[in-house]
Amino acid sequence: MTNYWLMKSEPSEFSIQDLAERPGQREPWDGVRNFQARNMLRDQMKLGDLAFFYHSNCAEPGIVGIVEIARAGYPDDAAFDPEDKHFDPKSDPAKPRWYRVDVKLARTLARTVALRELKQYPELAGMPLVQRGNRLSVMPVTAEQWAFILSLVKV
DNA sequence: GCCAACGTTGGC
DNA sequence: GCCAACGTTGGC
Repeated sequence: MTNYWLMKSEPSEFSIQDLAERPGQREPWDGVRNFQARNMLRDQMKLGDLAFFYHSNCAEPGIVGIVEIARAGYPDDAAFDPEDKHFDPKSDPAKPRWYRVDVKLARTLARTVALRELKQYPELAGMPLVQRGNRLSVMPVTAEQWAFILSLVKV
């Protein structure tokens, strides 16, 4: 069965437009350096799962598209490269500390569903995303939340 | 650019 | 193991 997720990215680093420029291609979702998010990438995300692509730290933070998990979790080797900005000397290739998945674009939403809007719906109050101070960059989305958010863009 | 919230680090 | 200092996230 398909699991649903939400994944944050700063568009100045990696945006839905970047993904759309490479149609059909798998792109690594790397640089996640938070243990809770790591555990989900490594253990729970499955090939074929779907995720909302969320733009953070930008003019209009919100959900901008849907990606499909094109490869399940595997070691994030950016952590092994001292030249890489996501280098982590504590990650050992024999026992990797950080993981990533590959994604491919499923669709770009017709409009951005802004965080400001998402916060207004009681149906979404349980999402970590809308809770104060939450910084999780990868989080699960329930089937109900998923369907509800999609219904907003089809109106 | 500001700053609140949070996670991590490291001295003790 | 405690906790202060520090760095990062991310909305605004």
